Formats: sequence, structure tokens, C-alpha cells
Amino acid sequence: MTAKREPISRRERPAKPALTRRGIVDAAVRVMRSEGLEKVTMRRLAQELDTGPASLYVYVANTAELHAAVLDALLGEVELPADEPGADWRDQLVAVLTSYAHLLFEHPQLARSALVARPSGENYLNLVERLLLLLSRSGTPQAQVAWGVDNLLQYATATAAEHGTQERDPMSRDDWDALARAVYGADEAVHPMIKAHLPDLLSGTESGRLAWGFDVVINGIIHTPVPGAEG
Amino acid sequence: MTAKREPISRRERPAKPALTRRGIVDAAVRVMRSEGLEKVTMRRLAQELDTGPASLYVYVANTAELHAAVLDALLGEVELPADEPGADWRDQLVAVLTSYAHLLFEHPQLARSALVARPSGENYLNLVERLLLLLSRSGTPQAQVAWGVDNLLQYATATAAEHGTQERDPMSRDDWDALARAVYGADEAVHPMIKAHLPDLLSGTESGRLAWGFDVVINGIIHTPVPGAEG
DNA sequence: ACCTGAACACCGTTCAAGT
DNA sequence: ACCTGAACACCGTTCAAGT
Repeated sequence: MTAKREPISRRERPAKPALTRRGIVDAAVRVMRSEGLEKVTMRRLAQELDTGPASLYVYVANTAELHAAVLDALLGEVELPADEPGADWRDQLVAVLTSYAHLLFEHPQLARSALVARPSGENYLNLVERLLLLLSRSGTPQAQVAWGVDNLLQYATATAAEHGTQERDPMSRDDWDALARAVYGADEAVHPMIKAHLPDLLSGTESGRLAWGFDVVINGIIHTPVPGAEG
Repeated sequence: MTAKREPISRRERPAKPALTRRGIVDAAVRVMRSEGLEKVTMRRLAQELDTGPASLYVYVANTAELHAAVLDALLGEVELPADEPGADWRDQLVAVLTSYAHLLFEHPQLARSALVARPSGENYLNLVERLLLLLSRSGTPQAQVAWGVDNLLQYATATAAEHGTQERDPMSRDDWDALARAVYGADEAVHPMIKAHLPDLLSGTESGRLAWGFDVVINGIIHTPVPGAEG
């Protein structure tokens, strides 16, 4: 049954491809894609890598750091098409942000983790670099651009965390229904403004609202000087 | 040792004050205030109420719903001072939003749960009602106001979820340090824009940025017509 | 230095059985 | 209808011991 010490015979199954941080993160991405981030646990991953959970702590500080590493890896998929200085900066900016948002819409749990443990990897820097470049083209003062990029990313991340892929997520549906009922059932005497804004309060498609939101933040950045700086 | 059946004797300890949804939520708020939301678990609460975890499921669907109920209860503490039609709508609007944000800054985990399971209770409706009223005073078209209130609340909630009370939260500090290192260590050749925006990228106080962010969203709402509607 | 087994201290949720 | 004990199926993390 047991080969005392198997000879090098390269044709055998890879079996245990030596634990590395890289290998752990790769396995984590694989598990997330097939079963969702909630299954990316130390124990599940250890099982996947044919070892015990304790072994992972040599390469990864804790579960939060592991999830952050997964996000960092995924950020490499944000589309940063070749910059065309002639093209409209606003269109290009919205395109990049939309690509980022779409990525997180498919993994809302990752968006939630991004709000808590902010990324700082290479892919994230590339994304920030591009956003700074495009927003700068608007002619907005530097300080506003620097602060504004943060708000743009936060808006995309938070929206993904909120509305992300509700297919088969019964909870979100329930919440939405509860809000709709509360809002339509509001008492005219107590909540006249809610009544007055009623169809609009819940109107619009997800992508329509997302696009509007990007415009809101962009226009806001452009029109709002940073306190200490010159206009 | 055991009294077979204790007589009515009202002077004894309250012992088991009959399970109710209200009692459960009250206990949850109590536990959150003293030990944080992460301790608000079915098991911990059952212990607090001197029963088994299974008993709670008669009144509460699951842990997420319980956390949502806690948020709803806390929302009653948002300050909605008497509306003064003479006062500047913008100042009043920012004051209400700041009060809401401060509440969540003290309970960042609650802010995170708010992003996922959106509230729809009475206190939430009161908050939305007031925001609609104040934002309407700007003269902005109804549809923009209706959509905009959502963005204002989302911005406050997301910011609280991100930066909320890092005192004693070693994780957040680490993240910030990592970002600072990444940004200051960026290669001039690869990330020139990051270098160019460097002091600004990480400058400002928490409350300074929050206030600026509110202005950004407000200005954005005012300047951004909703797609289908008349300007 | 790296890896491990085993343990500690928890979780959410369900279900059959009781009152 | 409400409440419960007990169980099922998991978690994260640590630590002493091994190689």
C-alpha cells in the first residue's frame, strides 16, 4: 500500500505542490469562483491544498488578509484600455469605473470586504493611477482630483456591496420588498415627502442608477473645492 | 434545593421575563453597546435571556435580521431637530447627515450590516422624510431629490463602514499603513500621477473629508439631471 | 524554517419532542 | 403556539511537538 519513499517519477499526480502564498491565493480564487467567498475559509482551503488549517498561517495572517489578497488578484481584471488623449475623459473615466463595478457586482462579498480591508496592491495602484489621469483632464485642481478618486471608488464599491448579484440571494429581495412596502404604506400625514416622491424613490434600473451616480460624484468633485486649497 | 412551583411572590428576581421580539432586540442592543456587534450572536443572546438559541427563532428569522433590527432601533437616535424653514437647507441637511454618520462611526459593524440588509423601519422613514424635505428646498427637481437621498445615505454609511472607530482595531491601521507605503513607494515612471498627487491623496482629517464628501454628493445631485426627466 | 495534529472556544440553524 | 435539548455541520486561531 505505502511506498516508503516514492522515486522521482515525474509522471505521478502532482499531489502536494509545496505550500506557497501564491498557491494559497490561487486556490482561494478558484474556490471563490466555484463556490463563493463564504466558502473561502482557512479550513476549506487547507482541505483543498491537502493540509491542515494551521499550515496556512505561515503564509497568511488571517482570513481578512486572505480575502484582501483575493481582491487584489481579481483587480487585475479591471479593463484599462489604452489611453487615448483625444477621447472624452469623462467617457473613459466612466468606462473604467463601470468595469471595476461590474467585477465587484459579480462578487458582492468581495466588495464588502473591500470596504473594510482596503487594497493596496499593484493592480489597485494601476487603477488609481488611471483614474487620477482621466479626472485630471477635466482641469479640476489637483487636491480635488486626489480626494475625488477615493469617492469614486467608494461609490462603486458600496453600490456593488449593496445591490450585488441578487440572483438566488433571497435576503436582498426580502429587504427590497420590505422597503417598498414601508414606503408605499407610509402615512401621508406623517411622511408627505415620501409620498410625494413615490414613484421616483424606487424607480430606475440598477445600471441606470449606477451611471447616474458616477455622474453625480464626478460633477460633485468638479464643483466642490477642497477646504484649504485655492479654487 | 428546587421549589416545586414557586408561588406568585412578585418580589423575587424577574428571572425570565417572557420571550418577545422586543425583549430580544433590547438585549441585542445592550450586548452590542457593551461588547460590540460581533458578540450579538444567537447563542450569546440566548444565554443572556436564559434560554436556548433555538427559542429565538420563533421571533427572529436569522442573525442578519437580528442585526437589522438593532440598526432600526439605533436609528431612533439620529438627531432631527425641529425644522426651521428660515434656516439654510444645506446646513440643516449636513447636520442631519452628520448625526447619522456619527452614530454609525461608533458602530462600524452596524454600518456594514446596513449596506447589506437595508433598513425600512419607522426611524428610517423619518430620516428619509427629513432628507427629502431639506434637499427639496434647494429647488432641485423631484426625481433628482428622490434618487439623491439614497446616494447621501449610502455615502455616510459606506464611510462609516470604512473608517469607523479604528481605536483598538489594529487591522484598519495596518491597512492604512500598507496603503501609505504603497503610495509613497510607487515608482515615478509607472505611477507618475500618484506621485504628482501625493500629499493630497492621503491628506485631510476624517471629519474634514466626510464634510467635503457630503458637499460633493449634494453638489453633484443638484447638477445632475435624472436621465428620463425634464431638467 | 516549515509543517502538523489536536485542541480550545466558539458559530448558525434544524428538528423531533415536549408543554 | 411556544419552547427546548440535542445534534449537525461547520468556523478561526493557537500551540506544543515534530521534521
